[in-house]
Amino acid sequence: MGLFLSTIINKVDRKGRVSVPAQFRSTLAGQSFSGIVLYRSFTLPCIEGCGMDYMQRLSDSTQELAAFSPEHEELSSLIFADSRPLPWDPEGRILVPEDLLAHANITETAAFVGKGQTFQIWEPGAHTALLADIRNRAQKSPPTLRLSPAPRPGPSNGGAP
Amino acid sequence: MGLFLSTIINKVDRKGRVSVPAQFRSTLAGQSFSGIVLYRSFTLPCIEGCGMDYMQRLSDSTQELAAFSPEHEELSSLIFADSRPLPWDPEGRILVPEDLLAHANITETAAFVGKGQTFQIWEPGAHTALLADIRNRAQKSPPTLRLSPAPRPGPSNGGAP
DNA sequence: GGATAGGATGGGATACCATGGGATAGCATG
DNA sequence: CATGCTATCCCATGGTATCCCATCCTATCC
Repeated sequence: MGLFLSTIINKVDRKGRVSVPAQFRSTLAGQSFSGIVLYRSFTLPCIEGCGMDYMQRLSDSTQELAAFSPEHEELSSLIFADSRPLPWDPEGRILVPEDLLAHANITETAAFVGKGQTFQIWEPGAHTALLADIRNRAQKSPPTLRLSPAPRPGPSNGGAP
Repeated sequence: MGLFLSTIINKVDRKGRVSVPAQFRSTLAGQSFSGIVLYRSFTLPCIEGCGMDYMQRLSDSTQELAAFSPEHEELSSLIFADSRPLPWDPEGRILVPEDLLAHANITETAAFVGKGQTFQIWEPGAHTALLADIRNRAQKSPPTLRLSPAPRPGPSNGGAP
């Protein structure tokens, strides 16, 4: 499965339609549902996005964990209640619901921001500001990124040629 | 199998009929029973809903777990006793029994709330209030949603053979 | 530099969905 | 057996989302 990478800014037309970046669409190619799933971020003025398979995984893990964590249960049901499956049209566009646009203060343009397994949709200005802020703080106290070990036992063509 | 996602608010007409959201209907497409199963929530002022297949699964797991968990046994028999299968009409509407509406304080409009494998039906105001509360708490203590690892193509599943 | 393909955008036409109300069939009751 | 009530079907309507087609832009290749 591919990853959502980079930031792409597209227009919101007067009907509320937005083109999902071709790059993102190809990341989701082959999934059962031809479209994306959107829900409002809990903590940020942006829209969270993912594919249906991701939602399915969320559902599966919820089933398992419900017994151990009521909060987890609560939280995931919040997501399910708030998330909209949005199929794209033949041109690769989706119709973004009004309240989602409002939550992220999106009017003219929308920034699709890759987050790896998922992505976010921002009002471009707001996202730029956030990035600048993060970058600023990172400069003062350099962060450390820790990778989990690569699950790569031999045979795959991972060796450097 | 599809998931129940998002929240859709529909009207209850003077005959007590409500349209089951087309989205939910298509989630249930292909099941033997053309309709939904409703029962009163034990803990909340809302109606629990699911497809007939889900009831079947509930029954199956009850058979298996009965020996280990008497509570599960009791709980599911409560559900079965209270459940009503409600077929939808050619337009996709169901006739919701009076006592269910009363239990959820539903009069004019009903909110169909996706919960993944199942869904709930709420009086829209009551549900909004509950969600706001959950969202509030989620905002204060940043939620950590932990997914079970993605079904990664390769050696990952099942540990080291 | 020019041609080309894929992607993004705009707008009109159409099908689908939620809703309302009348007509009809099924059921229980007296 | 008659009567009244309820549930189901059928048709009509308004609004919206979806499709389809045309245009434009940009990155790419020759």
